[in-house]
Amino acid sequence: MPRAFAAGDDELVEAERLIRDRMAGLDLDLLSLAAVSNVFRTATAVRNHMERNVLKPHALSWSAFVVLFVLHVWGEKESRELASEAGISGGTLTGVLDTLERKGLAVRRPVPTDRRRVGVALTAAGTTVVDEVMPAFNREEAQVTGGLTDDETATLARLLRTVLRTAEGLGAR
Amino acid sequence: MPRAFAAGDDELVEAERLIRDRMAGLDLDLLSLAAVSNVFRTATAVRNHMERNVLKPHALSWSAFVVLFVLHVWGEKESRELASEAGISGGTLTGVLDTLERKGLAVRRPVPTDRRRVGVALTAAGTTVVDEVMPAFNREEAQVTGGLTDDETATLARLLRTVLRTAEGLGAR
DNA sequence: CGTGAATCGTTTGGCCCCGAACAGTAGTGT
DNA sequence: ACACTACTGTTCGGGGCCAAACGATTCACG
Repeated sequence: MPRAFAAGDDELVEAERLIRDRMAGLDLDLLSLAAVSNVFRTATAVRNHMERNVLKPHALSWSAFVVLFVLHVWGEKESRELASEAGISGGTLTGVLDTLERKGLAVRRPVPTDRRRVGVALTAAGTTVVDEVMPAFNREEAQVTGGLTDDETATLARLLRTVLRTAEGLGAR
Repeated sequence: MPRAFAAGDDELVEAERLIRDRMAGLDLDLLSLAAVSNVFRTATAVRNHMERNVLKPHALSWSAFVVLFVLHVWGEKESRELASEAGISGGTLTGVLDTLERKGLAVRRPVPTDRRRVGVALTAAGTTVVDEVMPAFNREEAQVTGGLTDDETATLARLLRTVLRTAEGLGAR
Protein backbone atom coordinates (compact mmCIF):
# COMPACT_ATOMS: atom_id res chain seq x y z
CA MET A 1 0.00 0.00 0.00
CA PRO A 2 1.64 3.21 -1.15
CA ARG A 3 1.75 6.15 1.14
CA ALA A 4 -0.46 8.90 -0.12
CA PHE A 5 1.82 11.54 1.30
CA ALA A 6 5.55 11.14 1.33
CA ALA A 7 7.47 12.37 4.32
CA GLY A 8 8.78 15.89 3.97
CA ASP A 9 5.65 17.37 2.42
CA ASP A 10 4.57 18.84 5.72
CA GLU A 11 2.74 21.92 4.58
CA LEU A 12 1.01 20.12 1.75
CA VAL A 13 -0.18 17.44 4.10
CA GLU A 14 -1.39 20.09 6.50
CA ALA A 15 -3.52 21.50 3.71
CA GLU A 16 -5.03 18.05 3.26
CA ARG A 17 -5.88 17.77 6.92
CA LEU A 18 -7.42 21.21 6.95
CA ILE A 19 -9.62 20.36 4.01
CA ARG A 20 -10.72 17.13 5.63
CA ASP A 21 -11.64 18.92 8.85
CA ARG A 22 -13.25 22.01 7.37
CA MET A 23 -15.12 20.04 4.74
CA ALA A 24 -16.34 17.30 7.06
CA GLY A 25 -19.95 16.44 6.39
CA LEU A 26 -19.52 16.97 2.67
CA ASP A 27 -18.16 13.43 2.37
CA LEU A 28 -15.45 14.24 -0.12
CA ASP A 29 -13.19 11.79 -1.92
CA LEU A 30 -9.90 13.20 -0.69
CA LEU A 31 -7.80 10.84 -2.78
CA SER A 32 -9.07 12.13 -6.12
CA LEU A 33 -9.21 15.65 -4.73
CA ALA A 34 -5.50 15.53 -3.94
CA ALA A 35 -4.60 14.04 -7.30
CA VAL A 36 -6.63 16.50 -9.39
CA SER A 37 -5.62 19.43 -7.24
CA ASN A 38 -1.96 18.55 -7.69
CA VAL A 39 -2.39 18.37 -11.44
CA PHE A 40 -3.38 22.03 -11.42
CA ARG A 41 -0.87 23.21 -8.90
CA THR A 42 1.89 21.47 -10.82
CA ALA A 43 0.70 22.76 -14.17
CA THR A 44 0.59 26.33 -12.86
CA ALA A 45 3.98 26.14 -11.19
CA VAL A 46 5.71 24.59 -14.20
CA ARG A 47 4.00 26.91 -16.65
CA ASN A 48 5.01 30.00 -14.68
CA HIS A 49 8.54 28.70 -14.46
CA MET A 50 8.69 28.09 -18.20
CA GLU A 51 7.19 31.44 -19.11
CA ARG A 52 9.61 33.33 -16.92
CA ASN A 53 12.80 31.44 -17.68
CA VAL A 54 12.40 30.15 -21.21
CA LEU A 55 9.64 31.94 -23.11
CA LYS A 56 9.92 35.50 -21.88
CA PRO A 57 13.46 36.06 -23.27
CA HIS A 58 12.01 35.21 -26.68
CA ALA A 59 8.88 37.32 -26.15
CA LEU A 60 6.67 34.28 -26.61
CA SER A 61 3.47 33.45 -24.79
CA TRP A 62 2.75 29.89 -23.73
CA SER A 63 0.08 29.35 -26.35
CA ALA A 64 2.13 30.96 -29.08
CA PHE A 65 4.96 28.54 -28.38
CA VAL A 66 2.64 25.52 -28.28
CA VAL A 67 1.19 26.50 -31.65
CA LEU A 68 4.68 26.96 -33.08
CA PHE A 69 5.74 23.58 -31.71
CA VAL A 70 2.71 21.79 -33.11
CA LEU A 71 3.33 23.31 -36.52
CA HIS A 72 6.96 22.25 -36.42
CA VAL A 73 6.10 18.66 -35.54
CA TRP A 74 3.02 18.18 -37.71
CA GLY A 75 3.87 20.52 -40.55
CA GLU A 76 1.24 22.72 -42.20
CA LYS A 77 -2.08 22.21 -40.51
CA GLU A 78 -5.59 23.54 -40.85
CA SER A 79 -6.92 25.92 -38.26
CA ARG A 80 -9.44 23.63 -36.64
CA GLU A 81 -7.01 20.75 -36.06
CA LEU A 82 -4.34 23.16 -34.95
CA ALA A 83 -6.58 24.59 -32.25
CA SER A 84 -7.54 21.13 -31.05
CA GLU A 85 -3.95 19.95 -31.02
CA ALA A 86 -2.82 23.04 -29.13
CA GLY A 87 -5.65 22.69 -26.64
CA ILE A 88 -7.27 26.06 -27.28
CA SER A 89 -10.55 27.15 -28.81
CA GLY A 90 -10.94 28.39 -32.36
CA GLY A 91 -11.67 31.89 -31.20
CA THR A 92 -8.47 31.97 -29.20
CA LEU A 93 -6.42 30.61 -32.07
CA THR A 94 -7.46 33.53 -34.26
CA GLY A 95 -5.86 35.95 -31.82
CA VAL A 96 -2.73 33.85 -31.37
CA LEU A 97 -2.30 33.54 -35.13
CA ASP A 98 -2.71 37.29 -35.54
CA THR A 99 0.18 37.75 -33.12
CA LEU A 100 2.35 35.09 -34.79
CA GLU A 101 1.72 36.51 -38.25
CA ARG A 102 2.54 40.00 -37.04
CA LYS A 103 5.86 38.65 -35.78
CA GLY A 104 6.49 36.82 -39.02
CA LEU A 105 6.70 33.38 -37.42
CA ALA A 106 3.70 31.80 -39.11
CA VAL A 107 1.48 32.43 -42.13
CA ARG A 108 -2.12 31.74 -43.05
CA ARG A 109 -2.60 30.16 -46.47
CA PRO A 110 -5.84 29.61 -48.37
CA VAL A 111 -6.96 26.02 -48.92
CA PRO A 112 -7.69 25.61 -52.65
CA THR A 113 -10.45 23.05 -52.29
CA ASP A 114 -12.47 24.87 -49.62
CA ARG A 115 -12.59 28.59 -49.22
CA ARG A 116 -13.87 28.39 -45.66
CA ARG A 117 -10.75 26.68 -44.38
CA VAL A 118 -7.38 28.20 -43.62
CA GLY A 119 -4.04 26.43 -43.59
CA VAL A 120 -1.29 27.55 -41.25
CA ALA A 121 2.43 27.03 -41.78
CA LEU A 122 5.68 27.99 -40.11
CA THR A 123 7.92 30.56 -41.76
CA ALA A 124 11.69 30.07 -41.83
CA ALA A 125 11.93 32.45 -38.89
CA GLY A 126 9.30 30.42 -37.03
CA THR A 127 11.23 27.21 -37.62
CA THR A 128 14.39 28.84 -36.31
CA VAL A 129 12.61 29.98 -33.17
CA VAL A 130 11.33 26.49 -32.36
CA ASP A 131 14.74 24.94 -32.96
CA GLU A 132 16.21 27.52 -30.65
CA VAL A 133 13.64 27.47 -27.86
CA MET A 134 12.71 23.79 -27.76
CA PRO A 135 16.04 22.49 -26.39
CA ALA A 136 16.00 25.10 -23.61
CA PHE A 137 12.40 24.24 -22.91
CA ASN A 138 13.19 20.54 -22.73
CA ARG A 139 16.15 21.14 -20.44
CA GLU A 140 13.76 22.74 -17.97
CA GLU A 141 11.33 19.85 -18.37
CA ALA A 142 14.12 17.50 -17.41
CA GLN A 143 14.93 19.77 -14.46
CA VAL A 144 11.44 19.80 -13.00
CA THR A 145 11.14 16.01 -13.31
CA GLY A 146 14.64 15.61 -11.91
CA GLY A 147 13.27 14.51 -8.55
CA LEU A 148 11.81 11.39 -10.13
CA THR A 149 13.48 8.26 -11.40
CA ASP A 150 13.01 7.37 -15.04
CA ASP A 151 10.51 4.72 -14.04
CA GLU A 152 8.55 7.21 -11.98
CA THR A 153 8.56 9.74 -14.81
CA ALA A 154 7.21 7.11 -17.18
CA THR A 155 4.59 6.10 -14.64
CA LEU A 156 3.56 9.71 -14.17
CA ALA A 157 3.09 10.10 -17.92
CA ARG A 158 1.08 6.89 -18.07
CA LEU A 159 -1.24 7.72 -15.18
CA LEU A 160 -1.87 11.19 -16.58
CA ARG A 161 -2.63 9.71 -19.96
CA THR A 162 -5.34 7.60 -18.37
CA VAL A 163 -6.91 10.59 -16.63
CA LEU A 164 -6.62 12.63 -19.82
CA ARG A 165 -8.49 10.06 -21.87
CA THR A 166 -11.16 9.73 -19.21
CA ALA A 167 -11.70 13.48 -19.01
CA GLU A 168 -11.80 13.86 -22.77
CA GLY A 169 -14.19 10.93 -23.03
CA LEU A 170 -16.52 12.42 -20.45
CA GLY A 171 -17.17 15.54 -22.50
CA ALA A 172 -20.24 17.70 -21.86
CA ARG A 173 -23.32 16.19 -20.29
CA MET B 1 9.84 -1.94 -15.47
CA PRO B 2 6.79 0.13 -16.24
CA ARG B 3 5.76 0.63 -19.80
CA ALA B 4 5.98 4.25 -20.79
CA PHE B 5 2.98 3.91 -23.05
CA ALA B 6 0.11 1.64 -22.23
CA ALA B 7 -1.58 -0.27 -25.00
CA GLY B 8 -4.63 1.49 -26.38
CA ASP B 9 -3.11 4.95 -26.45
CA ASP B 10 -2.45 4.69 -30.13
CA GLU B 11 -2.85 8.29 -31.21
CA LEU B 12 -0.96 9.59 -28.22
CA VAL B 13 1.89 7.24 -28.92
CA GLU B 14 1.88 8.29 -32.54
CA ALA B 15 2.35 11.87 -31.38
CA GLU B 16 5.41 10.74 -29.43
CA ARG B 17 6.89 9.04 -32.46
CA LEU B 18 6.27 12.07 -34.62
CA ILE B 19 8.01 14.32 -32.14
CA ARG B 20 10.97 11.98 -31.93
CA ASP B 21 11.32 11.88 -35.70
CA ARG B 22 10.67 15.55 -36.45
CA MET B 23 12.82 16.72 -33.57
CA ALA B 24 15.72 14.39 -34.23
CA GLY B 25 19.03 16.17 -33.90
CA LEU B 26 17.74 18.29 -31.03
CA ASP B 27 18.53 15.45 -28.62
CA LEU B 28 15.42 15.82 -26.51
CA ASP B 29 14.59 14.01 -23.30
CA LEU B 30 11.35 12.43 -24.48
CA LEU B 31 10.54 10.92 -21.10
CA SER B 32 10.28 14.22 -19.29
CA LEU B 33 8.72 15.82 -22.36
CA ALA B 34 5.90 13.29 -22.27
CA ALA B 35 5.37 13.67 -18.54
CA VAL B 36 5.32 17.46 -18.51
CA SER B 37 3.29 17.64 -21.68
CA ASN B 38 0.68 15.32 -20.18
CA VAL B 39 0.46 17.46 -17.07
CA PHE B 40 -0.71 20.35 -19.24
CA ARG B 41 -2.96 18.37 -21.51
CA THR B 42 -4.62 16.79 -18.50
CA ALA B 43 -4.96 20.06 -16.63
CA THR B 44 -6.56 21.70 -19.65
CA ALA B 45 -8.96 18.84 -20.31
CA VAL B 46 -10.05 18.51 -16.70
CA ARG B 47 -10.37 22.25 -16.25
CA ASN B 48 -12.52 22.61 -19.35
CA HIS B 49 -14.67 19.73 -18.19
CA MET B 50 -15.14 21.28 -14.76
CA GLU B 51 -15.89 24.74 -16.09
CA ARG B 52 -18.51 23.44 -18.49
CA ASN B 53 -20.23 20.89 -16.27
CA VAL B 54 -19.85 22.18 -12.74
CA LEU B 55 -18.89 25.86 -12.63
CA LYS B 56 -20.86 27.32 -15.51
CA PRO B 57 -24.31 26.49 -14.06
CA HIS B 58 -23.29 28.59 -11.05
CA ALA B 59 -21.79 31.36 -13.18
CA LEU B 60 -18.40 30.88 -11.56
CA SER B 61 -15.00 31.13 -13.15
CA TRP B 62 -12.28 28.68 -12.22
CA SER B 63 -10.28 31.19 -10.23
CA ALA B 64 -13.34 32.57 -8.51
CA PHE B 65 -14.18 29.09 -7.28
CA VAL B 66 -10.64 28.39 -6.15
CA VAL B 67 -10.60 31.62 -4.15
CA LEU B 68 -13.97 30.78 -2.60
CA PHE B 69 -12.75 27.29 -1.73
CA VAL B 70 -9.55 28.57 -0.13
CA LEU B 71 -11.52 31.03 1.96
CA HIS B 72 -13.89 28.31 3.08
CA VAL B 73 -11.06 26.01 4.13
CA TRP B 74 -8.70 28.57 5.65
CA GLY B 75 -11.21 31.12 6.87
CA GLU B 76 -10.56 34.86 6.58
CA LYS B 77 -7.26 35.46 4.89
CA GLU B 78 -5.19 38.42 3.83
CA SER B 79 -4.90 39.29 0.19
CA ARG B 80 -1.30 38.34 -0.31
CA GLU B 81 -1.59 34.86 1.19
CA LEU B 82 -4.88 34.32 -0.58
CA ALA B 83 -3.31 35.03 -3.96
CA SER B 84 -0.42 32.71 -3.24
CA GLU B 85 -2.70 29.94 -2.02
CA ALA B 86 -4.96 30.29 -5.05
CA GLY B 87 -1.97 30.28 -7.39
CA ILE B 88 -2.63 33.68 -8.98
CA SER B 89 -0.83 37.02 -8.90
CA GLY B 90 -1.86 39.92 -6.73
CA GLY B 91 -2.97 41.93 -9.71
CA THR B 92 -5.25 39.13 -10.82
CA LEU B 93 -6.71 38.66 -7.36
CA THR B 94 -7.87 42.27 -7.33
CA GLY B 95 -10.05 41.61 -10.36
CA VAL B 96 -11.37 38.31 -9.04
CA LEU B 97 -12.25 39.91 -5.71
CA ASP B 98 -14.03 42.74 -7.48
CA THR B 99 -16.19 40.15 -9.21
CA LEU B 100 -16.83 38.15 -6.04
CA GLU B 101 -17.75 41.26 -4.07
CA ARG B 102 -20.09 42.41 -6.79
CA LYS B 103 -21.83 39.04 -6.53
CA GLY B 104 -21.97 39.28 -2.78
CA LEU B 105 -19.95 36.10 -2.20
CA ALA B 106 -16.94 37.64 -0.46
CA VAL B 107 -16.06 40.88 1.29
CA ARG B 108 -12.91 42.92 1.80
CA ARG B 109 -12.31 44.02 5.39
CA PRO B 110 -9.70 46.49 6.67
CA VAL B 111 -6.95 45.11 8.88
CA PRO B 112 -6.86 47.27 12.04
CA THR B 113 -3.16 46.98 12.72
CA ASP B 114 -1.96 47.76 9.19
CA ARG B 115 -3.82 49.98 6.79
CA ARG B 116 -1.98 48.60 3.78
CA ARG B 117 -3.35 45.12 4.19
CA VAL B 118 -6.79 43.85 3.30
CA GLY B 119 -8.56 40.87 4.81
CA VAL B 120 -10.95 38.82 2.73
CA ALA B 121 -13.81 36.73 4.10
CA LEU B 122 -16.68 34.67 2.78
CA THR B 123 -20.22 35.96 3.13
CA ALA B 124 -23.03 33.62 4.10
CA ALA B 125 -23.98 33.42 0.45
CA GLY B 126 -20.38 32.57 -0.43
CA THR B 127 -20.31 29.78 2.11
CA THR B 128 -23.53 28.38 0.71
CA VAL B 129 -22.13 28.39 -2.80
CA VAL B 130 -19.02 26.43 -1.80
CA ASP B 131 -21.07 23.89 0.14
CA GLU B 132 -23.24 23.50 -2.92
CA VAL B 133 -20.61 23.38 -5.62
CA MET B 134 -17.82 21.47 -3.89
CA PRO B 135 -19.58 18.09 -3.72
CA ALA B 136 -20.47 18.27 -7.41
CA PHE B 137 -16.91 19.33 -8.17
CA ASN B 138 -15.51 16.43 -6.16
CA ARG B 139 -17.84 13.96 -7.86
CA GLU B 140 -16.31 14.96 -11.18
CA GLU B 141 -12.83 14.67 -9.73
CA ALA B 142 -13.66 11.11 -8.74
CA GLN B 143 -15.02 10.53 -12.24
CA VAL B 144 -11.92 11.69 -14.09
CA THR B 145 -9.67 9.58 -11.85
CA GLY B 146 -12.07 6.65 -12.15
CA GLY B 147 -9.75 4.90 -14.59
CA LEU B 148 -7.14 4.53 -11.87
CA THR B 149 -7.02 2.29 -8.84
CA ASP B 150 -6.79 3.95 -5.43
CA ASP B 151 -3.13 3.04 -5.30
CA GLU B 152 -2.52 4.62 -8.67
CA THR B 153 -4.41 7.77 -7.71
CA ALA B 154 -2.29 8.09 -4.57
CA THR B 155 0.85 7.50 -6.59
CA LEU B 156 -0.18 10.13 -9.10
CA ALA B 157 -0.68 12.65 -6.31
CA ARG B 158 2.68 11.77 -4.80
CA LEU B 159 4.65 12.02 -8.05
CA LEU B 160 3.03 15.33 -8.88
CA ARG B 161 3.85 16.64 -5.44
CA THR B 162 7.51 15.90 -6.09
CA VAL B 163 7.46 17.73 -9.42
CA LEU B 164 5.55 20.60 -7.83
CA ARG B 165 8.10 21.09 -5.09
CA THR B 166 10.96 20.89 -7.58
CA ALA B 167 9.39 23.48 -9.87
CA GLU B 168 8.59 25.81 -6.99
CA GLY B 169 12.09 25.38 -5.64
CA LEU B 170 13.65 26.22 -8.99
CA GLY B 171 12.11 29.68 -9.09
CA ALA B 172 13.58 32.37 -11.32
CA ARG B 173 17.18 32.21 -12.36
C1' DC C 1 -30.80 22.79 -59.73
C1' DG C 2 -32.00 25.09 -55.41
C1' DT C 3 -32.80 25.57 -50.68
C1' DG C 4 -32.06 24.52 -45.84
C1' DA C 5 -28.68 22.52 -42.72
C1' DA C 6 -23.92 21.99 -41.46
C1' DT C 7 -19.32 23.69 -41.00
C1' DC C 8 -15.57 26.89 -41.46
C1' DG C 9 -12.84 30.96 -39.31
C1' DT C 10 -13.70 35.43 -37.31
C1' DT C 11 -15.73 38.85 -34.24
C1' DT C 12 -17.54 40.26 -29.91
C1' DG C 13 -18.02 40.71 -24.84
C1' DG C 14 -16.67 39.55 -20.42
C1' DC C 15 -13.40 37.67 -17.58
C1' DC C 16 -8.75 36.08 -16.28
C1' DC C 17 -3.77 36.66 -16.31
C1' DC C 18 0.77 38.70 -15.59
C1' DG C 19 4.36 42.17 -14.82
C1' DA C 20 5.46 46.83 -14.20
C1' DA C 21 4.46 51.19 -12.45
C1' DC C 22 2.11 53.38 -8.73
C1' DA C 23 0.39 55.60 -4.24
C1' DG C 24 -0.13 54.79 0.34
C1' DT C 25 1.57 52.84 4.66
C1' DA C 26 4.90 50.86 7.88
C1' DG C 27 9.37 49.95 9.57
C1' DT C 28 14.52 51.36 10.21
C1' DG C 29 18.26 53.94 11.47
C1' DT C 30 20.01 58.10 12.80
C1' DA D 1 11.64 63.93 13.70
C1' DC D 2 13.29 62.49 9.44
C1' DA D 3 14.78 60.32 5.39
C1' DC D 4 15.22 55.96 3.32
C1' DT D 5 13.78 51.54 2.41
C1' DA D 6 10.48 47.88 2.08
C1' DC D 7 6.07 46.29 1.65
C1' DT D 8 0.87 46.52 0.70
C1' DG D 9 -3.00 46.27 -2.73
C1' DT D 10 -4.44 48.67 -6.94
C1' DT D 11 -4.13 50.23 -11.67
C1' DC D 12 -2.74 49.81 -16.34
C1' DG D 13 -1.46 47.70 -20.84
C1' DG D 14 -1.16 43.79 -23.66
C1' DG D 15 -2.54 39.45 -24.28
C1' DG D 16 -4.99 34.91 -23.70
C1' DC D 17 -9.34 32.48 -23.01
C1' DC D 18 -14.11 30.83 -23.97
C1' DA D 19 -18.89 30.75 -25.65
C1' DA D 20 -22.13 32.77 -28.55
C1' DA D 21 -23.36 35.20 -32.52
C1' DC D 22 -22.07 35.99 -37.21
C1' DG D 23 -21.07 35.90 -42.37
C1' DA D 24 -19.29 33.07 -45.80
C1' DT D 25 -19.02 28.74 -47.98
C1' DT D 26 -20.17 24.01 -48.85
C1' DC D 27 -22.99 19.94 -48.52
C1' DA D 28 -27.24 17.13 -48.71
C1' DC D 29 -31.27 16.08 -50.46
C1' DG D 30 -35.47 16.66 -52.66
